[in-house]
Amino acid sequence: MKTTSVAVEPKPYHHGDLRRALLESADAILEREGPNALSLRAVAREAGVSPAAPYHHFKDKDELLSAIAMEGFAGLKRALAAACDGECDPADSMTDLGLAYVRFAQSHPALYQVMYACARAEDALPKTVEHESDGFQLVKDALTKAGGNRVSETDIHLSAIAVWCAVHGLAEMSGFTQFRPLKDELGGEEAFLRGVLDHFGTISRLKHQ
Amino acid sequence: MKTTSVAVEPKPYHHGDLRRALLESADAILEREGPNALSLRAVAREAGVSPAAPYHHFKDKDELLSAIAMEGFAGLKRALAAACDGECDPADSMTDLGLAYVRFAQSHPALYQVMYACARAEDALPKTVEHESDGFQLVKDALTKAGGNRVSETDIHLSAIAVWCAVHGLAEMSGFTQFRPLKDELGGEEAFLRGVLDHFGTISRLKHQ
DNA sequence: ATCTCATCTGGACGGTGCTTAGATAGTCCC
DNA sequence: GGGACTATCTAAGCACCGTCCAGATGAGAT
Repeated sequence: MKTTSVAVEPKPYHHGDLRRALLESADAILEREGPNALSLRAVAREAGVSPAAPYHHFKDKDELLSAIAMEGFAGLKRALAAACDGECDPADSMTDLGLAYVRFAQSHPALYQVMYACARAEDALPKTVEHESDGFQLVKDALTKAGGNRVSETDIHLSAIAVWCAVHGLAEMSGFTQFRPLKDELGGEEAFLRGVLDHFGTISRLKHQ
Repeated sequence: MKTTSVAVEPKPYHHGDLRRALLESADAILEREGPNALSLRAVAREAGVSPAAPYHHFKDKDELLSAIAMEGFAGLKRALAAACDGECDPADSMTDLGLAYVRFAQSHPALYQVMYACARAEDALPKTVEHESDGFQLVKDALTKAGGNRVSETDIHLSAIAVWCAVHGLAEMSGFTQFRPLKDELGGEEAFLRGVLDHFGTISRLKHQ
C-alpha cells in the first residue's frame, strides 16, 4: 500500500527503523509521564505497534532501558563538552563542568534517573558510546589541563572520580525540598549550586589546615 | 484459640503486630533477593498472610517502601553516630564519617537503593525519624566542632550538604566495575575510598591555589 | 516468481498493585 | 457473661505488566 520510492533513507523492513522509533517513544513517555510510566507495552503503544514488537529489537526491557541510558550519557557528554570548550580559565573549569552536569540532570530528570538506575543495575557506567572519549575522560582532561604535569596519573584519576561522585550526588539531591530555605537565603538555584560546589573541599581541607 | 494472658506486650489484634512483621519480611526479601523482588505480594507471602492484608497497615506499596526507607535512614544515622563518638581529632572526623557512610551503603546495598529511591520519589530525605537529630545534623555538628566558631552558619550548612552529596555519590558508584583496576593499584577498597575522600577538594581547591 | 527470513501480530501465561465484599475475632460496654 | 462494634484478615476479581509462542506479512535475493 505504501509507495516508498522517494526516500532513499535507510528505511529498513516493515516499519522503518522501529528501533529508533521505540527509543524516541520511550523518551517522549519519559518526559511526559516520568520513569514509572515507562513500560515496554506503553512504549509499543506510543510507537503504534503490538506489545511483542519491541522484542525483535531489544532482548529485554532492561536492554531497552540500557539503550536509553546510553543515549542519555552521550547527551550528558555533549553538554559537558559544550561547557568546556569556551573555557579559558582552567581554575573555573570544574565549577563550570559541575554546573553543566547538574543542569543536564535537572533538565531531564526522568532520563537521568533511568541512566543511573541502569548504571546501578550493571554496576558500571555504560561502556562508553563512541570511541573512548566519554564524560569521564572529559573531566580528566580538564583536570590535567588545570593541574599541569606536576600531578600524578593516579591523583588525576582519583580527582576525576571524586568530582563525578560529588556532582552526581548534587544532581540527585539538588531538588530536595529541604534545601528550599537555603536557596532562598542565597538568592536562587544557581547561587545554591555554586555554593555547594565551592564547599566540596570541606572533607579533605580539614585535614590540611 | 490462642490464650494470651502472659505477654502484656503490645500484641494487637489477630496476627500480633503484622506491621512489624511485614517490615521484617521486606528486609529479609531485600537482603535475600534484592530490590527487584520486593513486591507487596512477596512481602505478604513471606509474612504468611494474604496479598491484601498489608493494605490495612500501609495505604500503598509506596508507603511500605517509605517505612523501610525510614528505618534505613535511622540505621544509617546510628552507623554515623558510632563512627563519630570515639573521635577525638576533628580533622579526621569527615573522612571517618564518609567511610562509615559508604560502608553502611555497601553492607546493605538493596536497602540503600530503596532508601534513595524513596527520597527521590518524595524529593526529600525523609523527615527525620526521631527528634531532630538526623544524620544531616550529625554532619553539621561534626563540622561545627571542626571549624570552630569562625565559620558562618551558612557555610556549615553548605558544607554539610556538600559532604552528604559527595559521600552519597561515592556510595552509589564505589561498586562500579570501572574502578577495579584503580582499587588494585591502590591496594584495596579502603585505600580507594580514602583516596577519593581525600580528593573531594579538587573542585574548589583549583579556584584558590 | 519463488523462496527465505527478518519483522510484526494476536493470544496466552503468570505475576503485579489495588479494590471490594464478606468472614473472623479482639475489645468495650452493659 | 453477652452483645455490639470495629479493626483485621481472606477470597475473588480488575487492569496492567513482562515475556513467550504460533502464525501472518512482506521485503530482498535468486
